[in-house]
Parts: sequence; C-alpha cells; structure tokens
Amino acid sequence: MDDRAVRLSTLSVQTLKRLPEYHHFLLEQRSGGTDYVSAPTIAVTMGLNEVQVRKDLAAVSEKAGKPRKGFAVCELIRDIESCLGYDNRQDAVLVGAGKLGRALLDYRGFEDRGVRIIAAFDTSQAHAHGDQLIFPMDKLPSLCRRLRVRIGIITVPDTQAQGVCDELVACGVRAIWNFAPVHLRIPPNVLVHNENLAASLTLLARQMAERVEKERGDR
Amino acid sequence: MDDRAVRLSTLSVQTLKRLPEYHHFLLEQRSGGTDYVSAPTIAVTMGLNEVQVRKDLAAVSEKAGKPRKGFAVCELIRDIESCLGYDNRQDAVLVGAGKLGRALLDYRGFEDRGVRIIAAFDTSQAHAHGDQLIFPMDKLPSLCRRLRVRIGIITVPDTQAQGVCDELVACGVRAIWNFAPVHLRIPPNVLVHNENLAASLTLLARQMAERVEKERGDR
DNA sequence: TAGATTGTTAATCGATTAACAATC
DNA sequence: TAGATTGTTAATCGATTAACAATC
Repeated sequence: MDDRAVRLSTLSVQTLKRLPEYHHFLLEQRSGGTDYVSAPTIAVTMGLNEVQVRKDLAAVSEKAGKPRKGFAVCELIRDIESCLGYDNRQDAVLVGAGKLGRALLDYRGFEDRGVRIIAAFDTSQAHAHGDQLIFPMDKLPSLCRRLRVRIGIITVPDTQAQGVCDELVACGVRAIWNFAPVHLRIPPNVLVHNENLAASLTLLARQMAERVEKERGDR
Repeated sequence: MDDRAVRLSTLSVQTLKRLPEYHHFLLEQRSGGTDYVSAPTIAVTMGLNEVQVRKDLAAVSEKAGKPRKGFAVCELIRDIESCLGYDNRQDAVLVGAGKLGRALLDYRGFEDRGVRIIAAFDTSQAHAHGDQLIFPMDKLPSLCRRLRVRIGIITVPDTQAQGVCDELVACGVRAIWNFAPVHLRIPPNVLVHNENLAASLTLLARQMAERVEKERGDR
C-alpha cells in the first residue's frame, strides 16, 4: 500500500465531512494573501472546537504545523484536496432527468471536486439538455461497462428507484447517490448515500420548533 | 410543558434521522394490510441493529409494544408523524429561483411532511413558475413578517448567500436550509443546516475509492 | 408451557473535549 | 525568555450494542 492509501483509511467520516469546510475557508484565506493559518483561527471562525481542528489538520497534513505560526495555507489546501480525491477524477452517471436531475447536471461544482457526470439517462427519447445529451435507458449498460463507471446518481421517481439501482449495480457501479426517498436493497459491496431532501427539511423544522418551544418554557 | 413538548426534547438527532425511514417502511406495511410489526422485522429489512430499533420505537411510541406481536402499524405511524411534526404545518420561503430552487419548489413531498413553501423570491422581475409566483426580493421582508415565516431556504449563488441570510434573519426567520457552499454567519438563536451537495457526492466517491482500494489490498 | 418480543440496565465503542509537555 | 501553537495522552460524552429479566 502506498502512502495515499494509508491516509485514505485513517480518516473518520466525521473528519471527512469537515474537510470541505476547511478547504473553502482556506481558499478564501489564500485569495486574501494569507500564508499561514492556525488551528485556533479556523476553530473560531468556523465555530468548532480548537482541539478538533488541530486533530483534523494533523491527520490530513503531510507536513507538521509550525509552532507559533500554524499551517502553510497552500500546502494545506493541496493536502486536503488529495485526501478528498479532488485530484483524481472519477466518472459518474445520472439517471432521471427531471427537474432535480437537470439541476444537478447544470451544477458546475462537482468537476472541481473530482467527480464528473459524464452521461445522463432517462426513459424519454434521446434529447439535448444544454451542452449535455440525455440518453435513453437502453444505452446505460453498454456505456457504464465500457467506461467502467463506478458512481451512479438516482433522481427518478420513487417507484423506479429500485429498478434503476439494480441496473446500475449490474453494470458494475459501486456507489449510489440516491435522491428517491426509498430504502434501496443493494449487495454489501455497494455503497449507498441517501439524500432525502424532504427528511432534511423536516428535521430542520422540527429542531427549530423544539428550540422555540424551549425558549417559551424558559420564560 | 405539555406532553408533546416533553417528547420533543427527548429524541436524539440520530433517532430523528431514522424516523422518516421507519415511517416509509410502515406506510408500505399498512398498505400491504399488515396490522402489527415487530422491531426485529424492521431491523432486518432496514439493515439496522435490533436494539436500536427497539429503543427508537420505545422513545416514539405512545403505547408500549405488545410482547410476541410488536407495534400496531397505524398507531406507530401516527406517533412518528407527531414526533416529526408532520401534523403541525410550518411555512417556509425560498430565495433563489434557479434550477435547484425551482426543482425544490416543484417537489411535492414537503407538504405531506408538514412544511409548506409558501413563497419564492428572486432578483428578477416577478413572474410565474407553474402555479407558483416568484416575487422580487423587495417583497421578502413584508411577507415574512406578516406571515411570521420561520424557515428560509437559500438556493442563491455563493456570493449572495450571506446577504440573503442576513435579510431572512432580520425578518424573523429562525431556521435556514442553505444550499450555497459557504459558511454562514448567524446569531446563536438561528439554526442552520448546510446542504452541500458537492461535498456529499465527493464524500461518497472517496468512501467508495477507499473500499475498492482496500479490496485490492486484501487480494 | 415455550418462545418471541418487549423494555431496561450494563458494556462497548467512537468521537469530542480537556490537559499538558514540546517547540519555535 | 515568554507565549502562542503544535501534537498527544487522558477524560468525558453520547450513541450503539450486548445481556437479561418481564410479558403475553
């Protein structure tokens, strides 16, 4: 195993979720001309615990930080990008070119972060969407197999999600980003991340209601 | 404090995140004509630990489950809905009627789950989108204040997110669902949930790469 | 009754936070 | 040197999982 693979396996999911936020902050610092940044600085501006930031940075950074100065912004950015895989491109396909699917296709942020949506599929006839072509479903298997696509994005209606999922898995897809609010049955070697937008909004609404309720109780 | 408020404060975020999944499964069971369902059944079909499910259900259910039978499906559905606040409607506004914003506006799933997007705003002239009207930004304060809107959804470009956030907060919004990949500065009494789609996809891609890497190492 | 399922108490696990010595 | 910051070891916290008695 090379160095990179070792670093891959030592980061917790929690840390991985914070990395993009550090990354964003560091980009701002860099464009502002700052050369070094310290863990306490990051912690304060991002509202995190100082030790947590220090540990995250220690886990990610190739070079040790410098006492009294902190970390070199440019190097830290590079290290985070390599940990997140921004520098080794992976291809994805999207199935379901409805409103949400097309919104994702138009979003340019994925490419900068190492994932490229190389093709989109839908039950409809082949047609253009912006500069991208939407293919009919029967083209899916050959394309996925030929280009060894490992990531699938599901934005079809609930009822079709499992079927599409099965197709993707059969084509060798190993990770599925699922926007349909259904529980997908998948073999153990496939990774699923469910993005249930309705549930997210509801959770937020509920947590807020809880707070408001509590304030009322405190008074 | 009434009963409901007490229940509100005793559920962990982790449990709250699982509730929509139980809810979905239970709806399926109900429409299939099943009257009772047990924690082990749910655990197996959803790939969760049995004790975890039992604890979640115990925390949520008004009535105790019945040994040997489990929980009454209909009652459990009602209890979960009341815990998640599906039954007491909350209003939200959306700012930024781009592709993603309009996709969210068209999504019908929020209403069933207690949150209704009552208005959308954009910098452009007022115009119609389906059966919904998109208002110009200057209408935001009066509408939010008048209808006491507590939830704001931000789907504007990164650069405008903080400004929109400040406006929403000034209008009395207490919870913000933010799709712009920026760290919003907000007063402590406001709740933010950042929905960073690019980061989610990247994380998935990375975790998958890690697995594939590991398999290679194992061989 | 036997056995499946419940609710609960105790053990484990992982992540966060606190404490502190080392460094420039 | 003094002091800010680092890396690391230990303590705390919360969530998950295991163990088990109670119930129908």
